[in-house]
Amino acid sequence: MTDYNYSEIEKKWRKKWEEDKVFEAKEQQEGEKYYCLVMLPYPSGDLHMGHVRNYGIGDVFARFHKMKGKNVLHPIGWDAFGLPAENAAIKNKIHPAKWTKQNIVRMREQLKVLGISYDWSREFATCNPEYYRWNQWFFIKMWERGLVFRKRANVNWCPSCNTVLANEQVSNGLCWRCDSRTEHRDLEQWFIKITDYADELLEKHKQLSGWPEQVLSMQKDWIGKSFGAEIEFALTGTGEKLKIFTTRPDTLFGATFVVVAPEHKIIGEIKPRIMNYNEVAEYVAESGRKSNIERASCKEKTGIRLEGVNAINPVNGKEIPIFTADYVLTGYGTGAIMAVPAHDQRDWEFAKKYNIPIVEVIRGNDSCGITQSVDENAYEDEGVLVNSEQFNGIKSIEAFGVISEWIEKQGFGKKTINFKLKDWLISRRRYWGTPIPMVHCKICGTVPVPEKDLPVMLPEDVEFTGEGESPLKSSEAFVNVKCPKCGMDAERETDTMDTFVDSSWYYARYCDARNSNMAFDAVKANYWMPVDQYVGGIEHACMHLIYSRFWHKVMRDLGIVKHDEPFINLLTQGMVTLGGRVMSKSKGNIVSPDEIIGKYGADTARLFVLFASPPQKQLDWSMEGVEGCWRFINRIWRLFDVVHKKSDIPASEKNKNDILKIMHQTIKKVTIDIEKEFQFNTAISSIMEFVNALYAYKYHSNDGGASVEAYKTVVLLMSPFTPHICEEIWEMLGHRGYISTYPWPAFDESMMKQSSIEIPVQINGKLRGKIMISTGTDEDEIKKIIETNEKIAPQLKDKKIEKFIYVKDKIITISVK
RNA sequence: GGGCGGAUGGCGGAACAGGCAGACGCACAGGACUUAAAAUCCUGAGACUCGCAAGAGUCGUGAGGGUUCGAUUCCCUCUCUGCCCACCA
Repeated sequence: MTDYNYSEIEKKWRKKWEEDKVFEAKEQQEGEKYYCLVMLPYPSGDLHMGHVRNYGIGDVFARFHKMKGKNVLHPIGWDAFGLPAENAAIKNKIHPAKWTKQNIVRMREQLKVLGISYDWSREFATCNPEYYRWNQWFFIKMWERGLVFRKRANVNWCPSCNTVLANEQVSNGLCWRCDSRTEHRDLEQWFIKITDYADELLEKHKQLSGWPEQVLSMQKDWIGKSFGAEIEFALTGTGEKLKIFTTRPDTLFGATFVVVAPEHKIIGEIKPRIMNYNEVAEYVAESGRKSNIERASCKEKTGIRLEGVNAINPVNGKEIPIFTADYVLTGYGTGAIMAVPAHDQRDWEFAKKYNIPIVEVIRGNDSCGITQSVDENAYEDEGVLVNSEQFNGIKSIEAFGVISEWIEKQGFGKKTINFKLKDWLISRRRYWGTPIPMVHCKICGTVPVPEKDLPVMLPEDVEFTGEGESPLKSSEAFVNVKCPKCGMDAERETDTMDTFVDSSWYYARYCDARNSNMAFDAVKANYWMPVDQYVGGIEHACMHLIYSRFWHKVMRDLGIVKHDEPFINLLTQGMVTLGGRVMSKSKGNIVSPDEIIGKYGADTARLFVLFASPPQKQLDWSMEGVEGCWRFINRIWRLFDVVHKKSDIPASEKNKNDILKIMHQTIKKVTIDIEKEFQFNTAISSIMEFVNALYAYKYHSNDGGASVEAYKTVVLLMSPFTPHICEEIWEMLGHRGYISTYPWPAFDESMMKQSSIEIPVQINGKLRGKIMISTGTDEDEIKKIIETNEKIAPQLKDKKIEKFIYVKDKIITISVK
């Protein structure tokens, strides 16, 4: 037999798969549909190990289900818009389109070398007008439905990327991409009203039982639904109303001051009556200069009283001071709170600092039954109302409802629900994105581009300086248009869309990727959708995975998809690290897939990333581990000779049956591990055990083909992991068709039954011996065996047996005295 | 501060509706093959103690308690650690 020439074998089978269109998906095919989706890559330039892992995992699902007889859709494409292309343009004077295209060409080659079972006929890049025109179309549809709006807003601005960032793109006050400190700016921005779907996004978590708990909980946090009340406090003097939001209406009688965010408009409105306005204005300006991170990281809360104006607590008519402080956020609730220092730690600290009275209104006990005082700290738990007039004695948990309703009846407030989720800021002052299809007309206002004029093409004649205004402003031909409504001179919108728009519906486009008349055909989309298995990184838990769930619901409401949720099952794979640290260019610890594939072949590279760690966990790269996988693949290769070698020693019935038994056990284990457990590492180790058993089984001259049958099974079981070599061996075994389309082996429980087994015997909890028994032996029989067992019996001599526990075919436990 | 995970040999990791801890792989050691090495095939191995040896015993899943005939698995307390969210009223 020849040596294992991975390079030739892999090339050969990739070519054949492509020529015979083995993985092209068709709607009319038989079998239940199975849509396997991997998060589409950003064409950054090079494939990295994270990609190999992500796509290797996806390929196991796709190939396994194909062999299981499902009609599989396994597409790939490119998330091709984005900042790096534009940064490259600025830095290297290369057009973003060209840079992106080059990268796609290179990465496509790298990806193809991995032999993933993609349907390449559906490939697309989101930067092509054939794709992004539908972004524009969706945008207009949302505009028509009132889901798109424009407002002046205080936005996150990254001075380094020179662009606006969504809230989700700022982490700890730093830009998600370049880690620069972000600032605040007031700009006219486009938003999508994702908040209209906040409730449903939370509610429909119920349908996502196939998602990791962790992701659901992160999303729940992100959406941040909380119940409370809005209450109006009148101001002294003119009696204006200040609306506050609280989640603790039960503590209303304990409100001893009111705090408004520094950005709150009331400050401007009552300016003439604020006696210390200059100082207040200074505080407001100072807060504005601070980033969110600085505000949040302040150990001690700061604020300033608005002298000369007080608020009136509507329940008791008491006048209480008004402060502005930057621990109150302008973007949440109403941007104003009633402060209850006795029962909120932040308010408590603030009250102590500024010498404001602390009034206890909830009295509760701790776990030891000791009544909690509010002298040392705020008491934030449940209790019974005190100092609350007619509500005294009511449990705080009930008072929430009682007081809310009373407030409503009295007409100075109402129950409300608040979300942390904010509307999605989608405009970017950048070039390399989808142009927002809007025209600003002096007469007609903001007018959408008519559908027939889509796509609004990105202009070519744009300079990339990386500074100042939106790059699209520099193209006169782009900017100057006629108003679609009145025909007069007008200006085009020059902002482009956030690239998360692109990835919010790409999965639906794959269902009908070449359609030039619509985003996709609803019938085709409804055939393939929803995605049966989605695979990607956990870092997308809150951004991409919320946006696309939202987008899908909008598409449903537009009547073009029928399901509520786009992704039924989600697998979030762990990171690939080296020495425990994330592989990155800046740290210089990259292991290139090219290098590994060149040295060992794609099958080895794939096997390693699947074997070294369970898919969800972090995977630490190890060259030695790769060697081990390489050895195992070679071992499978050589097994061909081993099982075909003639031997003079006849196979015994027992040996033969043992091999068949292990074979069926292995099929079962691998099937369950892939299908239900997502544990590819243990699936592979059980195949290794099977292979080891076959090596140990040397008597096969007359075993009726059992060893060859077993070998065939090894290859079938390995084929989702290492498809190239398996196709080659499959051919060597005399098969004509592809192993990739051959039915997955079935297992037979009756073949696994063992006639006799060895079970442990414990005495007083310690292992004292083992006995061979026939399966299904009953307890009386077992006792007899124990009594005569030369090893166990002496240990029981002269002892009183207190308990005799026999778990059938598992264990014997005896407790003695 | 809040939420969710995790902690098992020299290493990656198995085993949990409570039932032989350490599967499989790596690294390591020994043997076979070879002039030799590599490769390959086979064998061994948690730690400690006793024994020339076959073997015997004790301890062992982050720490300490508990439930149980029996706990890596369940409960309580604690330590460390990862990720996510973080002044959300």
